Amino acid sequence: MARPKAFDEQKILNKAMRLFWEKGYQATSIQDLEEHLNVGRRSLYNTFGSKHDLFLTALDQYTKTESPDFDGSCPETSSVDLIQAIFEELSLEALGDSERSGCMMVNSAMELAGRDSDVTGYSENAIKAMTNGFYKLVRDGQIKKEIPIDKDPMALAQYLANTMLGFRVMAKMDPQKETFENITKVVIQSLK
Amino acid sequence: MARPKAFDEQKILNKAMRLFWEKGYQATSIQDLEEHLNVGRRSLYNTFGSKHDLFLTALDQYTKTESPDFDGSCPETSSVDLIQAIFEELSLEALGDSERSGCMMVNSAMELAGRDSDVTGYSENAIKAMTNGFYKLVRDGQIKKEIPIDKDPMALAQYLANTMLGFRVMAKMDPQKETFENITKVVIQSLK
DNA sequence: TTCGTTTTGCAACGATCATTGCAAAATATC
DNA sequence: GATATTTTGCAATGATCGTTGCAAAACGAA
Repeated sequence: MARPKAFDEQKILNKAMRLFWEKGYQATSIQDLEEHLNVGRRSLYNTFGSKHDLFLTALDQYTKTESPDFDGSCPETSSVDLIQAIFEELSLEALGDSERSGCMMVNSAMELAGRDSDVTGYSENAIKAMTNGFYKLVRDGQIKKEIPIDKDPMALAQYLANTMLGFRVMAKMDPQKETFENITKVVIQSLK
Repeated sequence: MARPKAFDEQKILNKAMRLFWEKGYQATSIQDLEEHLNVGRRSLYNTFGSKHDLFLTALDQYTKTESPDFDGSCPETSSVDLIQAIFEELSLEALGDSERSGCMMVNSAMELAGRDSDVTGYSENAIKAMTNGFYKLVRDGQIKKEIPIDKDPMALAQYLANTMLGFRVMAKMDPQKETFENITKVVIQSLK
């Protein structure tokens, strides 16, 4: 019916996500996007609306594709080992992240939560999802008798979520292998 | 010898600190500063140099005046109680912070660490200072036999610092009294 | 090929950014 | 009161911000 787009919308969205992830919302200009995505600004506006819209779409894409998954829970695997694997994965991410990009959701929350209602909403949902993921793992661990049944699973879930957020800050402030390992050891020990 | 300044330099610096603290570096414009500090921009530049200089001076001021103190360690007080008091204080700060300002050092690190070498340096120092503060408390707790002597005090210190960073993110993302209380309970329990 | 529709490139928009030149105002010292 | 020195207010700088109007280009459908 008409002239087709000269770019892959999904690919461009992913590249935009990467850029916002690395630099943050305010520090990423339309010109930055134009250059790194190889797409004219007019096409960006045509396709994604405003800069703010594009950012929210990118943040949405992030939560859908880049959030750590809490799945993998099956009858024969240890839940505590799974939790430990999550923190080890976080550590590896942080150490391999030469740009210190960290976590886009936490970055966005730190930059905009409280002043941008959309981002504030996303943040609260992210906390809920994260806590919920840990909750399931903790409950699973209690059922498997790896984690004492008398401990409050919701408290433990919030505690683990908080630890994860700490990791995300450490990734920005001073990412050190030994630090991550030490913390992980203490946290895992505290579950037993 | 000459015309005196019409403002109190320290007071103005404090006000600038508050503004950067609330809004972040990039989101705070010279015009914002002019208006909130009631000082002409020309005087700001005369006194503090550039915006970036002013920000660094403000950040320095923050670490000197607003950093949580780890003192208070005396022979008859419990170290673990002191640690618990620190987290309870953090919780109170977060809950009473209607603007969700959080911690200026963590905010600055999240916004600029990795791209601003000055801020990167400040961040690493802050982590060191924080960890060192907790380390002393932990060692003290071990001497007083409140904390098992076989635990690695540096690991515990890093673990507590990480928890503190998590609190700072929670303060932005979803500050809830119950959450802070639950986490504190688990953390304190894990020391014993 | 022609028509209808959408995308694209170009150039500009007004707004705001951090920074500064300059001259008038203000004060301490003489 | 005169002079030297600093601060202040004003206005402007060039740069960059996000956004958009417009016409040409590109394609599917007829």
